Amino acid sequence: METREADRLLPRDREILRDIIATYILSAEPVSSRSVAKQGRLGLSAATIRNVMADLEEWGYLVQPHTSAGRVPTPAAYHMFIESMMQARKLPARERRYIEENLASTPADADQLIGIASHLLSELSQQVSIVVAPAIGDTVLKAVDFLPVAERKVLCVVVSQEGFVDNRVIETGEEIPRQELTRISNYLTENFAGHTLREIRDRLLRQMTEERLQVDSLLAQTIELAREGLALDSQPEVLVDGASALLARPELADIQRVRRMFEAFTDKARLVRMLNGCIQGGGVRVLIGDDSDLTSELDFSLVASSYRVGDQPLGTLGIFGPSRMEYQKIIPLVHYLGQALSRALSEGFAGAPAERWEKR
Amino acid sequence: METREADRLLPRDREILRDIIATYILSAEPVSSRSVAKQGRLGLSAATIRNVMADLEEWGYLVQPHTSAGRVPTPAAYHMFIESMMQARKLPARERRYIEENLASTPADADQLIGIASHLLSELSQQVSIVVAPAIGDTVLKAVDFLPVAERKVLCVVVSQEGFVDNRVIETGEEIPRQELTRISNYLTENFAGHTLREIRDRLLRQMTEERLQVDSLLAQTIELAREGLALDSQPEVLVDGASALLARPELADIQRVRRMFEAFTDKARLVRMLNGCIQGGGVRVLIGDDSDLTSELDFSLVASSYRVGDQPLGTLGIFGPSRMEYQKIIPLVHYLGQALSRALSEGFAGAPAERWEKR
DNA sequence: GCTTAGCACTCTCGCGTGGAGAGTGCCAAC
DNA sequence: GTTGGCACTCTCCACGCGAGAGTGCTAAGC
Repeated sequence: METREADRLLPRDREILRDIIATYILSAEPVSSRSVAKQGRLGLSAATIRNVMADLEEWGYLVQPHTSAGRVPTPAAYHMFIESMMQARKLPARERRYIEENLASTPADADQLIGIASHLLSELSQQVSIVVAPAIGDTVLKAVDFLPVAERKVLCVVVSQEGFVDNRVIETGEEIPRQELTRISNYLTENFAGHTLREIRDRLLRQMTEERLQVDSLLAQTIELAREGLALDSQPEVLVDGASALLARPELADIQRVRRMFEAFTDKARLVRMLNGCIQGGGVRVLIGDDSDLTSELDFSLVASSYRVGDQPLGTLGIFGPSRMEYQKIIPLVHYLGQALSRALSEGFAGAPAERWEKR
Repeated sequence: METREADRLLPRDREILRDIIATYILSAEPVSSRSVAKQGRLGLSAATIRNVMADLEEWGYLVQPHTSAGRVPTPAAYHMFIESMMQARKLPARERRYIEENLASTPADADQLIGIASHLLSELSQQVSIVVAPAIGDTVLKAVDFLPVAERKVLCVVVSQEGFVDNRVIETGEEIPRQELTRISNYLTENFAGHTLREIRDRLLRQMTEERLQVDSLLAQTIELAREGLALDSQPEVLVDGASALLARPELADIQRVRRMFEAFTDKARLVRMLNGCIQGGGVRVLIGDDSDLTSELDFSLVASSYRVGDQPLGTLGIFGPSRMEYQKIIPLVHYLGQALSRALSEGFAGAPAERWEKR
């Protein structure tokens, strides 16, 4: 079974393959030569189509579940379909408007925004949506605040340029009076706003070693609080939405599969790995079948894109569903929502973004 | 079919019913007279047991899926089992320790604590856990802080006595300088800490109308910010965990049921209604079968308890699963976790709780 | 009078069978 | 190169049958 390149296929073969895939996507059932012929788009008889289908099977684009069943597209067929056989429809104006309206229902913080995006994605696609929130280290600091909540416990609130808010409670060695906390908050905000938390942490570490000997107590406290308060969480948050809609699909008639799917969703780390592995460049990426362990295991596909503020990619968002999904709709949807979310985050708390350090 | 009161049953009948329920809980299969006889606990023959079983069926404690199948307990039987036939085992020391260790891994904020509790519940029970977070109006204010994040946008951070942290971005009519925000934060914290947000809101509303005419601009701003920042969200948050473990159970071999279950989980409002309806008194409550639409629809049960700080109930937590669950284990688990969570929240940010207003 | 052994009866479940239907592959004719 | 025809294959479903499980009833025993 050697797969032929797309340009090796005759135009007629391509047309037939296209029809088969389109039909299968809608019906979820093996496509017969007769049903393709009956569509009448090509004016060919079932017998001719059968011949072509036999070729397409030999070349690796179709498989038969069993002799005397129709044929089903392989991942290779889907790939070709997406690359060169389908014209991506523009997202209908109604859906765009719906998305814009929902994302614009600010003033919300960015976490809410991400939740809304996730929900929109699953609602409009009727599939499972997955959204990975930004790793906190990649966000750009807007403001820090420390707030005493109990004896020797301080709540640290970090607000990012993009609108993410992160709270954490830290324990301090000694009681720090409220006034001093305010001074520290101001100092950090003034000196570090406009930089990513990762940069800030690196810079603080450097300062600490350089100035180890001549630090006064206030600066020491500042560094200590900042180090704990701005610590980078390892695990980014992952939102999964719309799983129940998926249960209606015929490919999930088998409980065992449903179960594996849910177990996969529980393993957030794996999801993150899969999505991040998928996204490097700018556009929408599609993973089908054996491209990844998770999709091949379930015969599922992943359509994913990143969202970003400026040139900084923050996180990824995508749709996970049976391989036979309506790529013509899903791809534009993911694309549009990626851009819309990027835009919403850029506008979010914006004001002009503070200029950044010169690179060194 | 008139149900007999528990005390109308002969001791022997009760023993047999008890055995049947216990067996069914473990096996998930209709229990035959023979299998009860074979346990030999009562020294009776299968025929005798059969006679008793026929009576128990007549009284509404058992049903047959079909003639010539064994018998299955009804909700009435479970109720009786729980009330007077089962001795609730004390939760094993290992599990207690496990719970304590996990809840003690502070300093975390209370939201994290609730998440941990939810996870513990599902992990230890291998069932679905449901935890309803406190309605924000019921929490007691510890501190408020306002923090400018963009032009005319202010982040309001509310910290409750129990350790819940709530952020929301509010839009202000005019730009408010940072210094003034700090003054307002301090004023509100000093004057209102120790009261529930609901009380505070009511008091502010009263003040607003009383003093409408003589407010200076700072006070007006304060009231405005507080009103928005301390607004009571209508929908409390609901955490659902452990659904995938449930998929392994034989009662969910049918996809349609799984689907209905997941749809039920998505309808948070309904869950909240069910749980809150269930909890008024202090202890653990059990809902079986037709006690509620949701449990009867799926033939499921709910074991729930409330958690509280002092005398104030904050939220509920519970386990949702097939009616044939191991109540001997589940009930002590829910009970213990309710208390443990209450304790953890009380200790959380504590310090001595501020004394409260005299009631009026 | 309660208990029990025995037995007939009922219902499910698993299995094999067989026919209908769908779809293919191939061949011969156009 | 295309097409109609036909034999062949495979699934699916309905049916029937026998095995097994469990009951209800009856008659005998303690």
